[in-house]
Amino acid sequence: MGRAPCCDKANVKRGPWSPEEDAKLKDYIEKQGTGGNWISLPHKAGLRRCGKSCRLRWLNYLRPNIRHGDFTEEEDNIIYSLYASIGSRWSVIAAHLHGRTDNDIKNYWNTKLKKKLIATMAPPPNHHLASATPSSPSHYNMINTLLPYNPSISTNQLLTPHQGMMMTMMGQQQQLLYQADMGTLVNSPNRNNFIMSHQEDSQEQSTNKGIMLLSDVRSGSSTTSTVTRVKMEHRDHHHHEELEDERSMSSAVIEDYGMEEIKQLISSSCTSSSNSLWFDENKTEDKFMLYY
DNA sequence: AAGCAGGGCAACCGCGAGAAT
DNA sequence: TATTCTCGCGGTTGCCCTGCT
Repeated sequence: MGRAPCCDKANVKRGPWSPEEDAKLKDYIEKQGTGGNWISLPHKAGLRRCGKSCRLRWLNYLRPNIRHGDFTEEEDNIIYSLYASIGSRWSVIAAHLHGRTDNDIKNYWNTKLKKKLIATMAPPPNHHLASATPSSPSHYNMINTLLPYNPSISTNQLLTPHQGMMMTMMGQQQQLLYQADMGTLVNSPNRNNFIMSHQEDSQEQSTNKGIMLLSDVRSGSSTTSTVTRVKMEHRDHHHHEELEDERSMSSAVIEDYGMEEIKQLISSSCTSSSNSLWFDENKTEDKFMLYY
């Protein structure tokens, strides 16, 4: 048998709140408080509403010092940064933004910020499949704001999928090794590259490796991103290329990963649960590394 | 002017965690 | 210790508004 419902759904009102209901709830809570029991509150307050509905209405709209709309750029950056580090934990993010509710931030992210982020990564109209220039000069400024180089990041530091996502978008001169399955990050400040790896399980690391190159070339105010698959070893071992020196990857042959695919990966990451990895954990095809 | 599509957002749903019994 | 109850959260739904055809 399932859990008993928190209220009699047949006898509670649903849908938008009327000004009268708002006034009743606000008045009751300001005078009596919640009493630590939302379930019984609507009855005491004379409302035909579910306790959960009352709680939501109070927390999101009626409690004092709530702010709606007009997110500032600073708030945007905070959201980006926190999302990159902790994922879709909206209540935690809301705690960092005075007067904002988790619901507001969630809606803002889903309807605007996510699109804005994707847009900043959009290639120019004439972009080549495997070579692109960021469409906005602010692209790297924004990303750099999110995750500035941190020399304290050291070998084996855990990295969330979202951090992996953000790191991938960074155009900074640094090297990071991210093993998606192990959550391991290796950061070598004396190198100029960024390596991102994904292996389904550590036992097969030695036989199932693929490497994808993602390199940036800065020239004056512009930056060119290049995505290159430099090494791919299929499960059936039909392909096998050895890589003698990581540095040689920069001259590898450009293959078939374009910015569109990268964007799709990021996009799917944004819509998946916070616990899922940036790359499909269950996929059975190629495994790869990103080299930045 | 009417119909349609898409976006924005308020509200609901269902689950997990922790407290209470 | 097991069961029940409540809270809080993230994901999803559905309504309303606006702009386009």
